[in-house]
Amino acid sequence: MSPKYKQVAEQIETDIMNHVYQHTNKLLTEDEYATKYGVSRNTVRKAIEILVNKGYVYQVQGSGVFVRDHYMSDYVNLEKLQGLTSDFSGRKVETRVLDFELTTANDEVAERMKCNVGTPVYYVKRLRLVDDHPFSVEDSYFRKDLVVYLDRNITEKSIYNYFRNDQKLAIGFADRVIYADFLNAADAELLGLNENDPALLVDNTVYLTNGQIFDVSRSTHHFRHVKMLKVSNIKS
Amino acid sequence: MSPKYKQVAEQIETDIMNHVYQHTNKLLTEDEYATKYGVSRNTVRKAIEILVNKGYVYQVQGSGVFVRDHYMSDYVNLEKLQGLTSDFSGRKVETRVLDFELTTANDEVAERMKCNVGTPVYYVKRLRLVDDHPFSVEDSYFRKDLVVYLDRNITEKSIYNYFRNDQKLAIGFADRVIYADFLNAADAELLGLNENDPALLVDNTVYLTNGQIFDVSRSTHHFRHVKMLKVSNIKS
DNA sequence: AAGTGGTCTAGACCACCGT
DNA sequence: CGGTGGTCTAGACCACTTC
Repeated sequence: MSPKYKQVAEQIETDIMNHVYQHTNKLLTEDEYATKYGVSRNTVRKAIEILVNKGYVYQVQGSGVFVRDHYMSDYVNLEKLQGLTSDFSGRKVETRVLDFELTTANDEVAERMKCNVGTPVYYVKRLRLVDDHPFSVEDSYFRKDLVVYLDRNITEKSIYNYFRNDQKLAIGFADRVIYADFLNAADAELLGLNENDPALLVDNTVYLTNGQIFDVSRSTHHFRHVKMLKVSNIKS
Repeated sequence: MSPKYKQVAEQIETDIMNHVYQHTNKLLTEDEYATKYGVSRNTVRKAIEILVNKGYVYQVQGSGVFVRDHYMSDYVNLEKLQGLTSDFSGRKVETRVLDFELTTANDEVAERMKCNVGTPVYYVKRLRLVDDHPFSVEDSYFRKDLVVYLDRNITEKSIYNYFRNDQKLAIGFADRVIYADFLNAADAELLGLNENDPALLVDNTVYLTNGQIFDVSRSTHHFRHVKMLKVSNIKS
């Protein structure tokens, strides 16, 4: 059972997507939502906070909550942790598994995972495509002792849905380091680009709720097809 | 007067920076902070939420709040909107104004600012350096009618502190689009790189609290010296 | 079972926007 | 001035971790 504030957030988000507030661009007041959904005002505020963080609405004290123009659909939204399918819903998202093996952590992986060299890890290399355009090449390592089981079939689909729903893994938080570098020959080939073209790289470190690292990955993105979006408030 | 939850957050942040919790990596409990600072538990929770979003701590239900390893000091933290000085506190941050003029919005700027072509804007081109290394080249436009006044001297320092503190501008939120591309010859020269090297670009759009765009900028970052960090929770 | 964070409520009062 | 979001409180109960 998902908490009330999430349910309310989803309801309001659906309304926004269905252009319910198109005339004025203004949402209902917090009190109105509280009455409508039979919850307290604080619960409504937590729900709206989620939508603010996603970049869907903005709040003006004394005035109301307003829908933002969301030209956002072509970007990877850095607020949403889920992955491509949710960023590009309604578009064709494809995954090709290029390599899958059970191996052990080398120096670099052990360093990134803060584990010992030789720790058993699953290694997965995948090519992601959106609307038939190469999108990114992704090298991932998962700690075998923490994820219990993984196979090639699972990696064809959403690995994270499997971890969350089937393995009941308690995924907590993630760091992403974003930078640019030269594209190497192998990735250039896969992305349909040239060696030494620019590449947009993301080094991802994923933690369980208890702070243990169970997954590190590096994604090399097609510099023409991929842009990332970060929305910020001043309050932070 | 800053709200209580911010003050509490700052206090706890100072404690973290001073290694007060180093032995166990564990913060006090929420109830303990509530007693210590004479506030309600919800206020403590809002304070801790800020620290979570900054990536300083993580929460484990039933267990406590724990300090994260913060190797984060070499990155531009995408959570913090303030700018280089706060990301690289303790390091030498320098700004060289390369160009400053009062002009009017051309097609591209008008499009990005969602204003009419010909709207008066300040244009500023700046080179940023950290520890004497070229860091980024930044092209900014500010709507003259919204920022009232700007001059070259102000742009040498923190433009945003001036807007916030002196002009009392109500800055609300910002979008940043992050991508990679080839470095052009002019920026390569300024950054001490070669033409067609990779570049890490950020297109920034800044809004007042009422939703009006008053600043757009494009930063071209040195791909060897700049990495950006985004920390995420699952809750979003 | 005890400790600790997560959700939720009802209500008070303040700060800001618009008329 | 009334309307609306922003801050804050005190307290209840739940969910999870730890012993």
